[in-house]
Amino acid sequence: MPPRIAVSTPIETAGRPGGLGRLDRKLPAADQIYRVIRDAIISGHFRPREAMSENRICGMFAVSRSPVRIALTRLAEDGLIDIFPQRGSFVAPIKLQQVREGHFARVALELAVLREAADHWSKSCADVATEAIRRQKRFARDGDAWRFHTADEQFHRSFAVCAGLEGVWATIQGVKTHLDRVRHLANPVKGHMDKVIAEHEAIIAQLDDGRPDDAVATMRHHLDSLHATIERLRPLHKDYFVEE
Amino acid sequence: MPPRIAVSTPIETAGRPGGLGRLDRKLPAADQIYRVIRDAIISGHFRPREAMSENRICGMFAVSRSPVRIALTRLAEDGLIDIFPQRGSFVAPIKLQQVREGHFARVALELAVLREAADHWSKSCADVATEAIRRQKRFARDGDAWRFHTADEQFHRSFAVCAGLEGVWATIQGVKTHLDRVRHLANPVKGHMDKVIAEHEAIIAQLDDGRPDDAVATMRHHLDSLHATIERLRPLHKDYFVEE
DNA sequence: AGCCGCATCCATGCATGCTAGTATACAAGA
DNA sequence: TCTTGTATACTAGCATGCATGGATGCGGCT
Repeated sequence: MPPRIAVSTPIETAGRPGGLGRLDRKLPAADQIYRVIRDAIISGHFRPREAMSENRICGMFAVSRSPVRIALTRLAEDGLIDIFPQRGSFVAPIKLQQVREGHFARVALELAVLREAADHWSKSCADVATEAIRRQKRFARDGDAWRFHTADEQFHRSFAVCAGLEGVWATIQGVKTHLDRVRHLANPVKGHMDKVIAEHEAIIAQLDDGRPDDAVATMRHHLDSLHATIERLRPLHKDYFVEE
Repeated sequence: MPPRIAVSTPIETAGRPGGLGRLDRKLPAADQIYRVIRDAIISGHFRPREAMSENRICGMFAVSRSPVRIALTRLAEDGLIDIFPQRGSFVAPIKLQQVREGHFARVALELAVLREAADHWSKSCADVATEAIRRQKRFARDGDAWRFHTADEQFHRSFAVCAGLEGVWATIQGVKTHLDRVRHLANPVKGHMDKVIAEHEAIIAQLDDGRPDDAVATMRHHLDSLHATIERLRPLHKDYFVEE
């Protein structure tokens, strides 16, 4: 019997938040609350500086404050919630310094992982990544930004899995949290989605061709261009950001 | 007034655990408990598979279960505690896969940070790092392995600070947690400490000389040799490890 | 009008009681 | 002897009550 594991990993559940849904009373409530709120903040359903008092969340899920406190503490650790003792808890504004550092760490980790994956590249690796791209195409057609995002994560994650470094993916997901928050401020722009898909396909093609250095270069460009998109977006939502 | 921040960062408090000490009742108990137990597990004061039930910890600190639960949940997220619902919580065995992946991520991040630090290198950066080395020499003389470890962290952290990427240091510290656990299984070997110090000094000298590529190469060697030490240690404590 | 003090509300932090599920020891029966 | 049923002790998860302290609004005072 494995220990109960406190995942911060996948999503896909709850689709677009809005239900914030009932909980599965067979599973620990704290974990479920943590993931649902995390997704809701990243996706923009809860906006920066919005009050997230314990009692409010209790009402959302019809539970007591105990599991809510656990979830809030973890969210504070992730930098998604600011807890002011005796005053309240609020969705954290997006800290530009965290975005910058998250981008830095993400690039360092993803490029290293990709290099490693290239050494283990195989058809099954390619299949997993290609399937993710297929899903991205579908969700891009549907204009479903959230599912597009989950498929994007599946694509990037596939390299870690291929390299036998799935745990590193959890780290990557942690550091890119704040990037994702900014990204979701953008309305789904179909052209942007298509560009992402094209770059993904290029990376796979280069790996299939046995040109790992090219794949790494493309990936670097891919990640940097996302960051550029972010910088372009920022002035449109000034009140959501703080310098540090 | 800043939000209460859930640090997992520095240590230095509590010296070698043993006191597990009184808590500062002015600060949140959960954070203090988290840090003390975290250090105690990493330093080997609590051994793998040791029972860490909530009530036991309550007794250690003379607090109720509420803050203890918060701390335990966070430790479980770090992979330091395994929680088995309705059965108990135990110090996690060292998972070799996590050690491997932690090493991988650490190297990727530290080398990237070092490259960045080299671009911002200045006398004040060198001073901070040199001061850390000075402390390492003192603690090596005293055979104080724990403080030597904290000074080691100060040294590596100084590059992140110099590069303006202090947040990345928190990530690095997170991924190297499991490496540190293994390292502390070794009895303090003076020769090993001296080797670490020599490599640290070499890195600083290479940065001072404006040879960043050499510094990065030395750092890579430095980190890899630590990992080799770990591999050598492992068979001596077989019962502390699990494959995954 | 402007300022100060107090009462009140509301927030988080902590303590505690209750529930449900697991491991274990032991006794009864085959 | 071995198996099985049961009572018990202990666990974590959850609900709830109390303590503490900041924020706010109002009334009285200057």
